[in-house]
Amino acid sequence: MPLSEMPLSEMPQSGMPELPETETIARDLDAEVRGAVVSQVEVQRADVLREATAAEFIASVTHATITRVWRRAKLVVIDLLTRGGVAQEGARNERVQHLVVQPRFTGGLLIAGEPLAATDAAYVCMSCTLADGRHLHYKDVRRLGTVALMTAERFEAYQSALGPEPLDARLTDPMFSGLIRASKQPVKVALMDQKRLAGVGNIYANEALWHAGIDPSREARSLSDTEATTLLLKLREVLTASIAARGTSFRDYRDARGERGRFVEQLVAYGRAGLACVRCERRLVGTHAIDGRGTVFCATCQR
DNA sequence: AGGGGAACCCGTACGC
DNA sequence: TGCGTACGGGTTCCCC
Repeated sequence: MPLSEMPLSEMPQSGMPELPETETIARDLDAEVRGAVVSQVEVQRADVLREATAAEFIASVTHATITRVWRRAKLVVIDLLTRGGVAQEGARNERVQHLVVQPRFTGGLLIAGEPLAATDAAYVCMSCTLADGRHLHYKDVRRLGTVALMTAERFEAYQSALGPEPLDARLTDPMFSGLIRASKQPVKVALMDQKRLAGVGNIYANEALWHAGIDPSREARSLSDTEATTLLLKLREVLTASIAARGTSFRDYRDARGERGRFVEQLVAYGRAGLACVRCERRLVGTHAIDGRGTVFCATCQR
């Protein structure tokens, strides 16, 4: 099977795409479609669109060039060079726009060289036909995911309201300590606050707190500088390892080399309530009391 | 201001 | 067996 016929990303089996999964999707997509030209756009399910009507969306994206696909937070960002409205006196009037894809739970981007199987086709919300005949589809079973079309200015305003990237070297230990300790929320909630720090969701918050030996329910402002520094270090290790493993547990997921997201094998907390802590062998505690979400931690070695 | 709660959506699990 | 209903999940928006 040619690479172009393989799905690049599928739905997560549990949890949603967080930073490592979104990074994997964006890297794969960038390698496949950077430089491609969109020849036709179809909107099958307009309710996933944001910030533009279907007509505006089609008018802007048709004939656009995909210049880059990358990740910010849990978003796949598709940079477009579009024909911007009416050209003046024959002058070039190209402008940068962004397709901002938020897969949430069941959203996914697929590249396909052939018509989709009926089971996939039923859930396609938006399709771009590329000039070489391939299709870039956004598929979403539950349709809580979104596809927004933003001008460069709008995107800048939107993304600048998000917190820093945890893997960005410009985020220093003192900066992280300051932003996490400014919150009186439980530290797990503060870690997942996208305005404070971008890209961390339930899976990696649970994992990082276990590795750092910090009780998820503690007030974030109660952390010492040293604990905050340890937390950032462990968070970075977990995210980096997961990206290397191409993310956590995608159902039916296969990358271009036919491999699955393998980080599920390295999970020590998430999904392991009631099982033995791999550090102290006591039973891990599962609770929904902190933020209404599933939290798993070791009451013995997380303090 | 910042925090709480509803809305968004539908497959899955569960009750009768 | 079949139908109905509750639930989950992150983000946004509204309200207090």
